[in-house]
Amino acid sequence: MPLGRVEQRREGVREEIKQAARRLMAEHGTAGLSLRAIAREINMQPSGLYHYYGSLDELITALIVEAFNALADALEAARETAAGQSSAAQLIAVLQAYRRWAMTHPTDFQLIYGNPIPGYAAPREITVPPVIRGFSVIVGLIENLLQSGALEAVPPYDHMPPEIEARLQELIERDGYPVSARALFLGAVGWTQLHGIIMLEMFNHLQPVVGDADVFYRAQVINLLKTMGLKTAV
Amino acid sequence: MPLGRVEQRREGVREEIKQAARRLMAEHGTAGLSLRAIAREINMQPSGLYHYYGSLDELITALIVEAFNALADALEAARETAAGQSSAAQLIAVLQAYRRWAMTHPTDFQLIYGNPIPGYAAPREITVPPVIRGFSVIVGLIENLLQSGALEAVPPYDHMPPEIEARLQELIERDGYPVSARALFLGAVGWTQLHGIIMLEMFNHLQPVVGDADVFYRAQVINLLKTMGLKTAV
DNA sequence: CTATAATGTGAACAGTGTTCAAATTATAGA
DNA sequence: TCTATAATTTGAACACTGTTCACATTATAG
Repeated sequence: MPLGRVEQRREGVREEIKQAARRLMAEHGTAGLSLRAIAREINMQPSGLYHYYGSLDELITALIVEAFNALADALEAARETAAGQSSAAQLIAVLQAYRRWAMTHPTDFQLIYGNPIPGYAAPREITVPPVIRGFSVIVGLIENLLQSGALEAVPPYDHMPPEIEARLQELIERDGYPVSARALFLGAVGWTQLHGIIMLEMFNHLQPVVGDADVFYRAQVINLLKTMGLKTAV
Repeated sequence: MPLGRVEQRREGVREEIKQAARRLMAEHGTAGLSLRAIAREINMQPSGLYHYYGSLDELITALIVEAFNALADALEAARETAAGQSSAAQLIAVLQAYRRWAMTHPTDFQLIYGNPIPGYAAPREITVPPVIRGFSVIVGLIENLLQSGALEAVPPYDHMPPEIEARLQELIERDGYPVSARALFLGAVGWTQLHGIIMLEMFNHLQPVVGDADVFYRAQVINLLKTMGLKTAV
């Protein structure tokens, strides 16, 4: 059903608020996210915002959901751009896009994966679905590689802990993911490995050690696929 | 040179302030770190604290340095406890201790590796040394494994990017680390991999996927060592 | 044209970090 | 022990923060 005039206008103001919030964050970091600053930005009294968001936390949650989806969009776009190439090349492109998005949208990434706002904890039931969406892009490509035989079972990733496998099977059945437990497992392994690099790079802990974080990341993406059993030279 | 009475007393108050800060953080998270709350806790006017720390940021920096050293202590303690066992067993114990410390000291860990305080960015020249200290424990054990031949060169970790190797060599010569570039590289690889798991677990992003994060972490520690070329069954 | 709902205002409250002059306390020297 | 000096502590003030509330304004629908 289409939105009426009032809902449309309301949605427009909500959008204006979010855009002002993103502008402030981009300029002053996640610290710049202040309800009063947003109100100033759009020439409104702070109290007026409460007609659109019940609290600052609610606004932050909205920003987080949008950021998650933007990240998922970036991953999907990377896959599409490399659509003509092999699944392995697509996966590499997607994993590169993951880091690239994080580095070009540091405040959004911190909003998502850090705990940048004091006293705020994102509600899981809201954040988990968009997490899964981005994760699915990676897992889907891994599933392709498994089915095409490009990714063969080699130690140590030819096995996974029984508890984890049971859990993943449960997840697949409950939410109807069109992938195998093995693909999910390898996805989780890759996701956590690369996430660590990005997190450490973002807060400047990695550079003092390895110097060029970009080179390190690229190398680890390749090493990751090799250890998982990717045969074709990349 | 021993501290005079006045310096001793001064240091005592500084310690009292830090302890109050830690107490508040443990109770209310990193958000609870408020200068005024600390002042209330120790029955002092907020302005009085400025005689001991130039600002809240300075206090936070002191807490971060202590946390880094506490983490390094925990890693060293884990190595000592496993001193009788093989270097591989010691390394596993240390890597387990890394996660254990993070989970038992979540606020300290977030203080270190997150960006939990709005507008605050830890000065690198102060934070890097204690980072290196903890890192050295891991790298030292890897060096032992390399020298004893327990860790043999297998693909893909028998090579590292030339840029990274050059940088690590430079680091070794400048700071006089008694380890090889290869040990440093493998250390960085392991560190980033496991750090990602811990970060995602800490903010509850991993559990919805793999369920039991403890089992996942243990498995990944083993897989890490295996992919790096550890021969002995663990 | 009017009743009603939505929207925006402005003041207030309790909290935050920080600065500053003044008052207090403790130390060191004669 | 008394005093001059330094260290410490106080309390008020300033500019912020999120949030609530009664009130005024505006727009919508009947």
